[in-house]
Amino acid sequence: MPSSVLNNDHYEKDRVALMGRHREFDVEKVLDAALCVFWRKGYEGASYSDLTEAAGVERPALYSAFGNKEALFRRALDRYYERYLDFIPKSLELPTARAVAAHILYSAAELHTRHSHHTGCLGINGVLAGSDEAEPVRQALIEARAGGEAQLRERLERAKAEGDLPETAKPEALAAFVMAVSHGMAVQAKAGFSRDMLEAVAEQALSAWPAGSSTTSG
Amino acid sequence: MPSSVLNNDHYEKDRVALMGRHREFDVEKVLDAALCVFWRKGYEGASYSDLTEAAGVERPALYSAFGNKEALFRRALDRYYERYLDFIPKSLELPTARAVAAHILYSAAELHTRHSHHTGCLGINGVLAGSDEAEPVRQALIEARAGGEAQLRERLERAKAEGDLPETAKPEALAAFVMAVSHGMAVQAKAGFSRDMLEAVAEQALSAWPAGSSTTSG
DNA sequence: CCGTTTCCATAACGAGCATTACGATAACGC
DNA sequence: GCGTTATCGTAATGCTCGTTATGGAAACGG
Repeated sequence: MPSSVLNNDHYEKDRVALMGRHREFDVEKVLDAALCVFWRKGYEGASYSDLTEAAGVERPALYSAFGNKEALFRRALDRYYERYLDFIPKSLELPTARAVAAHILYSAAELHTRHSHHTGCLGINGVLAGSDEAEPVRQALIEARAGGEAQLRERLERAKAEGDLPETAKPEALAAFVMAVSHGMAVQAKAGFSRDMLEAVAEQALSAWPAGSSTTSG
Repeated sequence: MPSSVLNNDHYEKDRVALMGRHREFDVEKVLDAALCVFWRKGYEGASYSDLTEAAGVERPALYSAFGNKEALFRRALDRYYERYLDFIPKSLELPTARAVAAHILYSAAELHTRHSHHTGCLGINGVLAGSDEAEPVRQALIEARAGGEAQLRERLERAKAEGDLPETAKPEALAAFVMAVSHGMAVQAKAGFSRDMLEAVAEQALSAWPAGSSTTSG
């Protein structure tokens, strides 16, 4: 849920200008290009030259449209959650906790290997480590990550209340576990793992899923 | 197994000089300081100023002792595997596959939260993403990571042959799963997770461990 | 005690970084 | 069509990066 931590100062510039010369490039397409560069190289690893080259737009155009590098990254991160990590909120609507976990893990396996030129997860690649100047960005990624995990935990608490998970189940630990496996797969995808291999990891992770009172096993 | 991919050009300089002025700093201590900086900031996130400040040594001294930043990082990575990731080869000597996996996961949970100022795993933090110039370092980390996983896979293949894992077990997938959970915990440690939380993740990961023919459950 | 060798510290190197003046250009309201 | 306004491309800003040239200081061999 990164939008809550975003600096919105430059969002207003997306409106169509009523006067003066019109913007000649498509902001959405530029954002997509930036997203790919950040996905591949992380926040600090992506230079403005990388970004302008990928976007096909000169440097001042990017600044006028998004503010600065950090704001551009936050826009890209928002877009990433909306357009690529949308399987998380969708999965939460599935009927059983196990189905939720399975959908998250298999979707992650697919996403992390979908594009050969930017594997893994933008949120993980972004800034696990970096210079001190990138600390605000790192915090934004941490908060976004925590938001997704919190949603999953709440869903699993509901499942426990519904008898879909046993009384002994610990929703917080289960949610952390699912996210840990997902993050681990993101790292492995960066190391070149195939989708099949990641799906085998997901399968193993699911093989221990606790059964609810009304669940039929098999 | 990073030593196989290391550039050894500067190792020889560690010998005590027989002539000329003696080195005034302790190479081991400088290496430890560099290791901590890289652990915290990653490869590209750590600047030479960071390194010299942490080591208490001037820039040319680091260059004369280690060559350049990449060589220094590789030395630090070697040291990391020797002094911090030694629980992996040690765990492989445990009697059962489950004990191996448990030891790896709980050791990882401890290591990733041991130092509050550099959490997670140096191998993961190092360079998941970064500029193109860091590609050789990224490859070195990928190879080192793969080496550890390969060792675990071989150990699990042995366990399968010994009946310690069922015939249906897939050692490659199991090894990837254990490493994925470990990597995921490293990411979560970077996000501020406590050791207790990571141990809960490890426990969940182990709850599905396949039983061998001679294993008594419970 | 001199010559050689090696290390130390200061300070500089060129390159790349994120960011921005600047003047020209284009689209609107009136 | 003229003034206003916003974007355009070019080129420069100051800063930090990794790396190294330079000269003095220290430890050895003979």
